[in-house]
Order: sequence, then C-alpha cells, then structure tokens
Amino acid sequence: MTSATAAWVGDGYDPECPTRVLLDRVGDKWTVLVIGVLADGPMRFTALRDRVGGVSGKVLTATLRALARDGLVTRTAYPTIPPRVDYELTDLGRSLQGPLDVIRDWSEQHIAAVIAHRDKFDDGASE
Amino acid sequence: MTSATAAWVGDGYDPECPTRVLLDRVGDKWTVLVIGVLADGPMRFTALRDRVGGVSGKVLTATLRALARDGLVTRTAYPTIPPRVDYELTDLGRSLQGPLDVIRDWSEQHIAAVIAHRDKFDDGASE
DNA sequence: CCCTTTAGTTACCTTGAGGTACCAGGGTAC
DNA sequence: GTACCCTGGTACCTCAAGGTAACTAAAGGG
Repeated sequence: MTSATAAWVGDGYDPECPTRVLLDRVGDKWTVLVIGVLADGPMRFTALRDRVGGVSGKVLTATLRALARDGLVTRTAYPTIPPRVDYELTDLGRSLQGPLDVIRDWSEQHIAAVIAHRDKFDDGASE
Repeated sequence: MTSATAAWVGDGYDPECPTRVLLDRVGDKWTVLVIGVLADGPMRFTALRDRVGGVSGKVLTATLRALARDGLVTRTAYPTIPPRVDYELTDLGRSLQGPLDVIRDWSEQHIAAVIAHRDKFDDGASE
C-alpha cells in the first residue's frame, strides 16, 4: 500500500483517526447545510432553522452544540426576553469550506456518472 | 449569500443534491476505508474483510454493493468452488481519492485544534 | 388573563445502520 | 457417506440517530 492510504486506513475503523473524526462530523444530514448557511454571516437560532429548511429544533440544537464543541462555530446567548442566541462560524469553521468546496466540485462533476451507474445497476437487478 | 453556497444549501435537505449524494455515500463508517484498501489494487471479499479490520461480512457486502451500484467499484464473481469474488476500484472510484486526500489533509492539520476545543468545552460543561 | 414569541428540553416513536449468527453448497478427510 | 471446512452472502435483532410534539420561562400585547 502507499503511505498516503496507510494514513487513513490504519488497522481498521478508528474513531480517533483524524479523517474519521471529520467525516463523523460532516457526514451527518445537517452539519454541511448549517455551515453553508452560516457562511453568510452570524445568524440566530430561528433564522437558521427557517433557512436550512426541514430541520427540527431538537436536531438543530444538537448539530450546533456539536459544532460549538468542536470549535467550528461560536454560540453567543443574550440574556434578553425572549432569548436571543447568535451562531457564527469561527476561523476554523471557515477553513472547512475549502475541503467542502472540493467535495462539492467532485460531486457536481461526477454525479451524472454515479446516477447513470445506479440506474443501470437497478435495471439489471430487477430483471 | 454567495452562489457557491447556494449550490449546496438550496432549500434545505435534498437527498438528490450532488454533495449530499456523495456525503451520504462517504459519510458512513466503512466506505472510505474500503476505498483506501482497494486503492492498492483488486482484492477479494475475505481479504478485504481481513484488511479493513472490524467490519462484519454483512456490512462489507452492503458497502461493496452500494459502491458497485454507484460505479465506484466493479464486482467480478468467478463461479468456482469455493466462490471467489474480486472487487476493484473503477476510474470513477479512483477519482474520488483527490477529494478524500483533501479531507485527510484538513483533518490532519486541524484535528488538534478540534480536540482541544472539545476538551475545553467538556470541561466547562461538567463544572 | 390569555396568548404569543424564542430557544430550547423532554418524552416518545420510527427507522435504518450495523452486529451476531447462521446458510448454501461443493470440496476433502476418514 | 458423513462430518466438517471454506467462501460469500443472508435472516434477525439491537441500538442509537433523527423526527414529532408537548412543555418551559419570562415579558409584552390585546
């Protein structure tokens, strides 16, 4: 094997492998969408929920907490009534946009081929 | 918002968004490991299972089938006894290694910061 | 007074990824 | 000839992520 692959293959699944840590965070349904929306600037909870569309409050809370825990967003709560909480990407969070752009570029270039294979595969399976 | 973010934010979660298709495939526990191992060349089922380490037969079967469905690997079954099935990365599969390398690079550069934030966050929460 | 608004939390349910255990089916050893 | 191994794959169960909805606190409007 090449040393490049060795770095992320290792001796099997390792929850502490750096690549795995990132994929575990970014692989879930909403994190990428939240980061994308926050790329436009700070936003409060309800605006974020409306903007992402389809996410439940519970899951958005969990997603934002995980992002804050990892230092990718900041959470700023103002003790006003009613409460107001602003979320904002950190520099670390913004630095993630490069890799995310690469993923997006690959997807947009190759998704047609993937879908084509998928359709062909499904046709063959149903015969 | 920038048009770049619009491309993958859209009006919320969309299972057909190209980026989502890729993340749904690559975000699971084993796919990246399997692609990493297959980068070394074709490999048969059992060798793959031993090489990845920790993956169950069922999950490896499902992972490989999903990869084959998407045209990222080929599955070649020889009707010998005992059976022999070879799996190999396609060109499309190999083209994924670039994005995966970017992910890996980001992870290795920033994982220390993420872990540090995580520890600080957890300390604060337990007080 | 009651209802609304905000940022959650909690209870409960559904779903599906992933793990365990087993199967088919032809070898081969005795 | 029968008992057991090898391979790739499958039935079945578990458990946790994610979804829905009800509830909270505290101020303000009608």
